[in-house]
Formats: sequence, C-alpha cells, structure tokens
Amino acid sequence: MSRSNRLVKSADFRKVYKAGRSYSSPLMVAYARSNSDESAVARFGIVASAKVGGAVKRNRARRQIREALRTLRNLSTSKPVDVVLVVRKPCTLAEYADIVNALRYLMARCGMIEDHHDTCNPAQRIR
RNA sequence: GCAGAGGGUUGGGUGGUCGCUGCAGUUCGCUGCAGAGGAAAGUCCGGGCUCCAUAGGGCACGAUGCCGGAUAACGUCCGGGCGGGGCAACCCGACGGAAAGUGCCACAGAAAUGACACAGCCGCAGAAACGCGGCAACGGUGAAAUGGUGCGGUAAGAGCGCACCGGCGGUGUGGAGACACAUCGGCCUGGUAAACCCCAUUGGGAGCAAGGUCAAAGAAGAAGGGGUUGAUGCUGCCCGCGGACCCUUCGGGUUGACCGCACGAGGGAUCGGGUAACCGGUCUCCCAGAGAGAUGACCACACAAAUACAGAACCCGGCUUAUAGACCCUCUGCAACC
RNA sequence: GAGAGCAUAGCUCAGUCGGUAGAGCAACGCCCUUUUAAGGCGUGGGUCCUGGGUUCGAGUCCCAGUGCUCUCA
Repeated sequence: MSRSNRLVKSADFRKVYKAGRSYSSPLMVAYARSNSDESAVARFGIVASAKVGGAVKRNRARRQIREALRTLRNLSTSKPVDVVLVVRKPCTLAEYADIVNALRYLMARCGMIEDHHDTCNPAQRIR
C-alpha cells in the first residue's frame, strides 16, 4: 500500500469520523466517507489503540489487515472512498481467514465491492 | 536412582510463491544484499553526545555507606571479611557511627534511660500501727529491665571477690585492609539512624522534539508588564561569569528538506597477563534504521510440538520485572551395587 | 522522550511525629407515623492495591511491582 493510498493526517481521520457512515463487525469497525476531490483515490487508515493490547499485538493486527486489503484490492472498485478501520480486541486472537472475511463484509457494506453474493456476515471463529 | 544447589546456551530450521523497508547496481523492465530482543519492556541507576561559561565557589538539598579491586562511570561486577540460614553443595544481608547531641519507646509495669524502689528481704527500736537505716538477689509486667552461669562472701545483699563466657578499652602479632589471634585492664555505657542527625565519599542544569544547516511563507504585528540601578542563561539562595532582551494576552504565517543517525567503551576467533571481574596484542567482520513508523499471508519437509514473554526510535554499561519448551556443565546429601 | 500524583467500608473521603482505622451517605433492625419521607436510637460491614524489608509493632518508613489519572515537549 503506497503512501497515496493511506490516510496520514489526523485531520483526515477526523473528517472520516465526523462525516462518514460506520459499519461494524465483531473484529473491527469501519468508517467510510466518499471523497469528492477531482484526483481522489481510495484511501485506508488502520487504527489500533492501546486498549487492544501491547505493541506486538497491535502490529500483528495491523499487518494482517494490510495483507487482507492487498488481496481484496483486485475485487474492489476504485471508488474514491476514505475508510478508517478501527481494530477491536478480538481481532488480535483471530485467524487470518476470519479477518479477510470480516473485511470483505465491511467493504461490501461500504460499497467498495460490487459483487454482493457472499456479503452475509460470515460465522467468525473467535478463540 | 531419588532429593537438591549453582551456572550457561537456545527461544526455531530448510526450500518455494506473492508482498513491505533500507542500501548498492541498473539496459529503468528489474536484479542482488541486509532487515527487531534477551529482555528491544519498566525508566530504577550510571556514562557518552549536544547546548547552556573551558562547568566555577559556598550554603541548602539529594544519593551512596564492611574492606580491597575492576571500570568511561555506577546504586553494577569480582575477590575477601563479618553476621545469619541450611546435614551439605550453597544461599541471604541498606553491613559506618547509639560513650557528639536531640527525639521516640503505646499498653502493661515500681521503674523505659533522668534516676528511682511497688510488693519484698535484712538490721535496730517498739505492745502494735509503724518509724529509722541497709539492699536490689527474688516476684510479676513487657518486644526490651542496667552483663550471664557457678562458687565464695554477708545481718540481708551487691562484680564485693574469684573462675568461665560475652561486651568494651589498651598493647602486641599477622594482614594491603575489613578483620583475626594473643595478652593486660577494670565492669562504666538498653533499643531505634529504612527518626532527626554526625562522619566519609559523591552529584552543575537541561535533554536528539538536544543541537545545527538550507528553503518557503507571513505583519522583525498590536496591547500590557519587567529590564544596562542587570532581562536571561541558572534549578532554592548568595557569590562569580556573561550582557539585551524577556513574560502574558490578542492576531497572523509555516506544518518542508538535510545533518545529528547507525564504525561503536562494537561483534567473532585466537594468544598473553590476572584467583576473578577485567585488561592488552594480533587477525577478521560491517551487522536494522523509519518519521503515523518496515518482518505479513500461503504451501512443503523433518520433529512430540511450533505454542512463552514480547517490537528498535540518539547510543552504550548495568539493575529490575515478564518468559512455554528444549539442551548442556559443575557440585551436594541419601540409597543401592562394584 | 521527560516528569508528577492517586489507590483506605457498597460510594465520596479523613487518618499530624509509626502505637493496632474513622466521618458522611448507603444497608439492616427498632422507635415515631394510618403509611411513606424526614427525624431519633442502635448494629453489621475493611486483604488499608500487591509482594518483600526495617521495627517489639507499618495504613504511615524503605524497596520492587500492578492499575488509574494528569502535566510538559
């Protein structure tokens, strides 16, 4: 994920929280806001607060979500939408496959995946 | 074999596909190399480095505290002494000073450090109550009661005398020293210094968002206060150095790049010195470095299994705390066998 | 990165210099009242955050840790 595809500034995060819609799953919460700028692309920001765990747990969750976004990018439309993904505590214990499923569900709700046939919330194993 | 003591190593490996960060090369397609820890953690100490005076003096305040050594330095480490625990291997110890001074020692008790004497014992006097004098052994209290035990001694007693033990002081011997041993003296001194304190040693302040270079932009803006009779650096005060700005409120601009910043009290091997911590020589290696912050996903193989605690942010030396599993070395006691 | 503070009854807080832990509200019981509230009387309730240490004795002093809150940049 290159720099232009990331949300960086705290002002960007505030905009998304304030103006966006939110969708939740047990593993994470997504805030989405479509960007009306001319040259805008889809951008993502991942938030893992100190409540989730220590540095290792937060890093691991962030990396797995980033990998999931990379694999799902082929299916997604290139709508200019800013998405903030807030990590919830069970995510640090979840399997990678569950994170992919959760993320696919959330992106469909955001309207970033057009194919809707498997958008029902999948049963997620949480150890 | 059982039980135990001390110390160390490791914390996953190999191959493949896609992806991330840095460096080097590049025909700009890509290729090659490298890529978290023993604690990276807590921030409890000590340094390096940078700026403030080349880091200065005094008081205050803090830290350390048996002795010797190691070290850049330390509250760390090594060796030794002393005290305590354990059959032992071994472990633990804030381990200077209580005859410099002050404070405190609840309750109980006659009495808690100033001396005294409740019950009691003994002598004299007396019909008796009791009075005068001597005593601190015995009683009970307490965490702690003015050296302990025994013998002598006495009216009753008492280091009053003697022996042994303990403590203190002097002298001598050994040792670098802490200290140990010997000998002499006389019995005079409860605990608490993680209470104040005394003694010795030691500590200047701030921190890489330190500090520096370049570029861009805006208003070197307005009001109030302080200031060459000394602002500020500089922490509490005084001295000393330095010498012109500083503080508050309102309003405005920027939200960049580079250096610091990855070669270091560095790692590995080996030789020498030292009981050891450690030091020195030679050879060899270059080994993460961002600026919202790089290690993830999947598959295969062997294995009992891949599972613990946990993620560098200026850098080192320690301490402390967390930690699944695996492996190794040395030693002690008991039992059995030879 | 640098620093500061707090933790005591169900809740909010006291506790000077070490001597054996309280106050208000709440809870429970009784009285008062036709009843409730208010009022009066009484009662119970504590790992003083955790683990070591100093001391005869620690909520208090010292060391290490845990959790929470805050400040500066």
